[in-house]
Amino acid sequence: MPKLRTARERARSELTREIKDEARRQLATHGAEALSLRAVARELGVVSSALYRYFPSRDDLLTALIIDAYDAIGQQVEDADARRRRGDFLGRWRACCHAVRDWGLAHPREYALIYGSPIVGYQAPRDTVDSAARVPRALLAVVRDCAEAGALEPPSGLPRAAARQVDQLVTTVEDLRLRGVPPAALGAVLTAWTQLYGMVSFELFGHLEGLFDDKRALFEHSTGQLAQLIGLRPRSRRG
Amino acid sequence: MPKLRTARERARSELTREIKDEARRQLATHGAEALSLRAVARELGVVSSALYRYFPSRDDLLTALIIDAYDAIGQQVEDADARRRRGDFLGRWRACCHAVRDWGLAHPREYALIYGSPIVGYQAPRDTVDSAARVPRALLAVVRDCAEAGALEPPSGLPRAAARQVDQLVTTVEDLRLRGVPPAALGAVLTAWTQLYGMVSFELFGHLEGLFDDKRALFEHSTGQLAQLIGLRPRSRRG
DNA sequence: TGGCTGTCAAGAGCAGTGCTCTCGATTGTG
DNA sequence: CACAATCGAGAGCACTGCTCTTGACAGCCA
Repeated sequence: MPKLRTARERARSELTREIKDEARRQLATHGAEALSLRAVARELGVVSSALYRYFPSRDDLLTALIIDAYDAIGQQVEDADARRRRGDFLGRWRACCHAVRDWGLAHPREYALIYGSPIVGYQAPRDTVDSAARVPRALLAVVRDCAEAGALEPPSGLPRAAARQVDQLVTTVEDLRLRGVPPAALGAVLTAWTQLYGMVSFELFGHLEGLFDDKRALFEHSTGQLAQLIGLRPRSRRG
Repeated sequence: MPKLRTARERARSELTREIKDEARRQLATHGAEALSLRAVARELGVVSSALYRYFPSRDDLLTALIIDAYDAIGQQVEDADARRRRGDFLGRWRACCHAVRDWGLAHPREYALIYGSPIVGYQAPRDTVDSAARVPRALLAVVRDCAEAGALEPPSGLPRAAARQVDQLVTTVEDLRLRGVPPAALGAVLTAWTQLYGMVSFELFGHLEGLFDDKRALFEHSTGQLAQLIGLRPRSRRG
């Protein structure tokens, strides 16, 4: 990756970043569907057609924001994981779960952009999948480390039809360079990730409105149950 | 509810329905954000400003579609439930879960409208909550019937902080005229409903793309696990 | 240094949008 | 019958994404 050389290249990458920053600001305040290229250009003191030099269409700008959002939440989860002692599997698991929720609460529009209704004419480019996989990969890494330390007590086996589907997952996970997770635990992690997504989305999308006042306490309880489901035991070794 | 009397009232309610039908058609094919009042009017052979006699704004039309969607999926779940023998609690539970998924697969855009990203400037009117509650209420009814038949083996107690939140739920559920569900089971139903939502949304929103080929088998397995979590036992009595 | 080429922002313009307002025509009611 | 309410049509406003052309500038080769 060469340094930025010419003044042109430098200006280009800088303006690209500024466009994304302003777009992200508008996304955060007005929502994705209200994101207007003209408004972004106006705010940047530039004419709207100029933006098309940097992003071929509004969808491409949104795609860039989507990738950034996936990377942001992925980074937050990875950081929360890394702050824990490597052998504290239960603590790492809880930290990852809370990182997902906390990021969602802090960036609800961006969360909705990546985990809410898919955009209609929009087919996720290959670029997004790597970034999108960071959160589930972080969750899997905790379980793999736990399994490698011999502290995992995976749930009992699956019925045949479900087991075949999980087997299919195994090959994908191996692509993620995350061998070492027992297949039975893999199914449990899938359940847990689904549950985690469901809880945060329910809360952020307003489906729990007026039902609870301390949603964090409920979330905290659920993360513990999920750890139990997967078979993460609080026992820890030196990391 | 008086019969439609004058020709004007009759024409009004008919055109209102036609507008919603055409809007729903466009919603299904082009998605919510592409729903255009002008396009609806064009298709109905009427000028766009005429629609404002029936719906004050685009958001109001969308609200009507949201309520209809909540009622449609609620009705589908209630019907699936009613087709089972009253004492077949496990069968009723599975039927309800599959009804949610099947309706979502058949109406992905409408599903996204009610369960996906919330619309930005949009505050759900009170009218929607009754319709939105039909699905969870149907799930709860199965559990209540099971409990009343003495066939429920609810999970063990919750930690204090979580229990207090579930207690808060109890009053809401009593408003739904669904007394008789043990609080511990209530928490489990909340978890199950969240998980159900997470699974269907993951699938419909494309987050499982390329990971499984038989998503139904996995779903089937999960619904059984959820029934187990709640404490629904296959034992049945005459209904 | 001179000139060519590719890149840039600006501006006009097109087709579309939600929404408002006015204006006749039609309908229901006192 | 006459008045009032309601209706659809149409023009118009401000906005959108996007395209095309134009003229200015920077980078590169001779």
